[in-house]
Amino acid sequence: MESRYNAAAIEQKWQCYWAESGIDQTPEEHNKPKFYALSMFPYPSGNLHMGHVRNYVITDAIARLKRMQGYRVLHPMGWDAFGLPAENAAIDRGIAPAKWTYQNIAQMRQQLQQLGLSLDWNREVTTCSPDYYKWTQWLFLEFFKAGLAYQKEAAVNWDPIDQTVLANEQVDSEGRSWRSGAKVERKLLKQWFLKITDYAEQLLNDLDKLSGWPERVKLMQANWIGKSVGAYLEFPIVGMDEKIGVFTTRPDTVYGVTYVVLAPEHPLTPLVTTREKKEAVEAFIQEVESESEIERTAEDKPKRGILTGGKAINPFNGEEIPILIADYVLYEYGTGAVMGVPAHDTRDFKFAKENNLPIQVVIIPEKDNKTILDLKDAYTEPGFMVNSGQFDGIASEEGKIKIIEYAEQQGYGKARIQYRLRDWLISRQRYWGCPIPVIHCPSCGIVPVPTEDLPVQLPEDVEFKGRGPSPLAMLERWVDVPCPSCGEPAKRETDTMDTFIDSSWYFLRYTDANNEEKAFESEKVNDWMPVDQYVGGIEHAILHLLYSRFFTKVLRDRGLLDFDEPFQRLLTQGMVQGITYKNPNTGKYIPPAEVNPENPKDPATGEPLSVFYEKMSKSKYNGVDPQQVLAKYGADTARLFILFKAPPEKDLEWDDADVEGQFRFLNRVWSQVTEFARSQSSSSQKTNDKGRTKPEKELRRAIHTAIKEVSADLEGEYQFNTAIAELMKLSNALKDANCHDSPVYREGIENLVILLAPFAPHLAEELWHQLGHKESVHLQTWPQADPNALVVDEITLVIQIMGKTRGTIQVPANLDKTALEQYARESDIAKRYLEDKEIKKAIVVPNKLVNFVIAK
RNA sequence: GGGGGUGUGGCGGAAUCGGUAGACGCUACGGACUUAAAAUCCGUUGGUCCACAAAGACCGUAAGGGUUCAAGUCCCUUCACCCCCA
Repeated sequence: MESRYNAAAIEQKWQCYWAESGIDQTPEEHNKPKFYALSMFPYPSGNLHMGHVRNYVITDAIARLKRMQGYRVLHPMGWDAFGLPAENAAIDRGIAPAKWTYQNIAQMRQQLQQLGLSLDWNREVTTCSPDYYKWTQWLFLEFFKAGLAYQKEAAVNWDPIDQTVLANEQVDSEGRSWRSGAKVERKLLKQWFLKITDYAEQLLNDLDKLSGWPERVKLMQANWIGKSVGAYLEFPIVGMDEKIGVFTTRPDTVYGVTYVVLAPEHPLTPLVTTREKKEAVEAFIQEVESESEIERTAEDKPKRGILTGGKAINPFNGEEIPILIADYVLYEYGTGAVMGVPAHDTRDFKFAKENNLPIQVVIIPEKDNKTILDLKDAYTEPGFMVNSGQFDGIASEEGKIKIIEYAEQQGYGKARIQYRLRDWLISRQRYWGCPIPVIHCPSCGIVPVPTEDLPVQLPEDVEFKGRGPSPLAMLERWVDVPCPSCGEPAKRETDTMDTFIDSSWYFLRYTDANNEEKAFESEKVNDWMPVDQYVGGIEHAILHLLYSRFFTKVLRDRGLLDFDEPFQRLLTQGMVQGITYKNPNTGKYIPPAEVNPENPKDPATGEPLSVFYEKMSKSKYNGVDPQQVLAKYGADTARLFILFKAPPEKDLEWDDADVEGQFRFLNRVWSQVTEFARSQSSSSQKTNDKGRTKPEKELRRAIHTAIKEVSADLEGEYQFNTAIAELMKLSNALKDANCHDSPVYREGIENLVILLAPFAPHLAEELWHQLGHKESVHLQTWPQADPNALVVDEITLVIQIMGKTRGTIQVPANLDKTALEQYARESDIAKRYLEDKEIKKAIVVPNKLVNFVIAK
C-alpha cells in the first residue's frame, strides 16, 4: 500500500481494471430507467484542449452519478472526422487525409482515456469511416426521396486564383481568400440544398417543448428562423406583362411606396433596364458581384443603388414609380425585391436620402393631427393611415389586415409568412467529406445511387495540389460510371456534403453503432432517445443544434423514429480562459513564461502589461496543455478543479494556484481515509451503536447533511461547484470529529468516498478498496440522507431589533411562536437593547428568528 | 437601434420562500515543525471608528430612490460590461 497519494499509479491501475472488467459498457438490461448522457463529439485535430476536457468531465460526472442513482446509462464518444484541416495537411505535408485523421484519432482517444471517462468505446462512431458514411449517404437519399434534397443555382464564394469554392469562414473580413489572398468573387453554381425551410414553423414552435434548454439558446434559434408575418404584393411593370413581387411586413404603408428595388442578380433586372441605363447598370452589377454578402448588407455602409430607367405601377394608387437596383437587396433572400417606403422604414429612409428619392408620409402618430411631419428619420411606430385613399384614418395594425384583404380581392397580392431561415446549402467542392450519392445521366437526369451500391467510397489514390477544383472532379476513373438506370455513360456527383450533415445524426447511430444492415434499428433509437443530457459549447447554439432538430423531424416523418426532439436537456458549458498578458501600447501578446506575475512588464520594452483572462489560444500564448496538467497532478485533480472552480455554464479562469488547492484537498482525503483504513486493520472495531454520544450525533448530522446537499446540488441544475464544497465540509467535519473509533466515523469516511466517486473516480476507487471492499465504488448505490440524522434538538435563534441582527441564542428546536418570543425577550441581547423601550410588536419566524419592532 | 444576460471581499464564487451576506476554495499575513527551505499543520483575512485587544458601533452586494418589521433577493431610474439580432 502506498503511503502517499500517487495519482499516476492509481489512475493507471484503475483505468486498466475498468477496461478489463467492462464496467463502462452500456448495460442491456431493461429493468432500469434509461439515461443518455452525451458530449458534443470533437473534431480530431490531434490534440485535446481544455475546452474538450471541461466538456467531457462534466458529462462524465453526470453519467457516473446517474449510474449510481440506478439508471442504465449510455455514454458514448466519437469523432467528427471529415473536414478541411485534413485536406490542408495533405496539401502542406503530403500526408493522406485518411491517414492524418486516423492518426489524430488514435492520439486523442489515448488522451481521452487518461481522463478516466466512463465511455463505452464499443460504440465509437467515426464520421469519415465508410461504415458510418454509408448511412449518411443512405439518409441523404431518404431526404432526396422525400423531395427535401434538390439542386439549384446559388451564389458561392469563388477564389479565382485557386479556382475553388470557399466556405464563408474561409473568407476574411476584407473579402479575401485565406489561402491565396485573392479577392473572392461571387459566382453562380449548381449546388445541393436541403429544404429546411419546409420545417421552419415546426422548428420554431417545438422550441416550446424544450424546457431543459437555456432560454438564450432557444431565443437565438427563434431569431435565426426569423418568422415575419406580412404580405406578398405585386407591382406591374410599365410596358410589360411581368410583375415585381415583394414581401413586406408593413402592407399598411403601401401608399407610401415611392420606388421598387431589385437585387442586381434578379432575372428581371436586364428586362426593366432601358437602353440609356444599360451600361451603367451592367457596370454596377459587376461591382456588386465582387462584394461579399456581409459587405453588401452591413448597416454602417452606405446603401448604393442605381436607377434602371424602368418603371413600375403601385396598383393601389396607380402611381408610376422608378425601379432601382441596389447592393443591399439579395436575390437569395425573400423575393429578391423590396418596395421602398422611406417615410416609415429606417433603411429605406437612408437609401432615399442618399439617392434623392421622394418621401411620402402615410402613417401619422395622432389620428386627426395632420400636421405634415418634418421627418428627420423614418417614423416606424404604429399610427393612423393618411394619404391612403379609402384607408385614411384606419389604425395601422388594422390597416395591415384591410390592405391584405383588399389586395386579395383585387388580385394584387395575399397574406404571407416569411422566414429569415434559408434552405441549407450542403454542397462542398472538396475531397474530405461524405460524397453525395447521385449520378448525373444525360438521359435520365439525376439518379440516386442504388442502396446496394452504397457507400460511394472516397477514392484513396488522389493527388492534392492545393489549387484547382476538387480532386474528385479531376479523377476521371472515379467520375465516369454507367447510369444505374439506363446503363449509358454518366457522371458521378463530385460534391461532398457539409460536415454538419455528419453531425446531424451521430447521436442516433450511437444507439446502434455496429449495425451493418441499417443506419439504426428504430427500436433501439426509440429506446435510448432523446438524449437526456447534451453537453457542449455555446458556439453550436444555432447551426448544429438546429440541423440536428431538423434531421430528427424529417426522420420521424419518414417513419424511422417516433420522437420530435433529439435533445431533452442542453447544458452549454462556458469557455476555459487562460491568463493573458498584453502590451496595451503595441498590442502584442507576451507568453506568461517571460513575465513576472508580481509585476508584469514587457521583457522587450519594460512597459507595464495589461493582465486579463481570455479564451485559450496559441496566438495569445495563454493556453494550458491538458497533458502537462495530467502529468503533474493526475486526472482526478484536473477533474475536480474544473468542476469546482466555476458553475458549468460560466467561463472558467484557469489558475494554477487553484489547481494546487484541489490537489491538496485530494491529498487530505487520501491521508484521512488511508489512516483510517490502517487503524481499522490493527484494532478491532468497537460496536457501541446504542445511544450515540453527542459528538457522534453531530458527526452523523454532518454526514447526512452532506448527502442531502450534494444530492440537491446535482438535482435539476448540475451545481458541481457547490456539491464539491459540501464534500470539503464533510472532510473538514470528519477531521474535527473526536470520535474516530466510532462506527459513525466509518459511515462518514465511506460516504465521503462514495460521494466523491463521480468527480474523482480513480481516487475514490482506490480508497474504496483500501477500506476493504471488493466491488467497484462505481457500482455502489448513491446514498440517501437519513432524516433521523438530520433532526436537530437545538437551533440558533437570530434576534433582531428593527430588522437589525443583534445576536443569536441557542434554543430547543421546534418551539412554537410564543415560546420563541419568550426566549428572545429574556435573552441578554434583548434586555440590553429593549431596556425602557416599548415593544410594539414581535415578528417570529419559527426555527429562525425573532424581530422586535420598537417605538422610536 | 431592438432583444437577452451579468454586476457580491484582494480573486473564483456561495446564499430554496425576502429572514445572521460573504459558504467552500485561492491569495496574503502570522504561528508551529525544521539547522534551513519545501511540504504539512494551526490561526487571521470586507471596510471604517473606538490608541491596542476584547466587547461594540457604523458602513457595505454597480449607483440612486421605493415597498417591507426585514431587501443581494421585489419595484422604479441610471451606469458599466458581455452576448444575439439588425
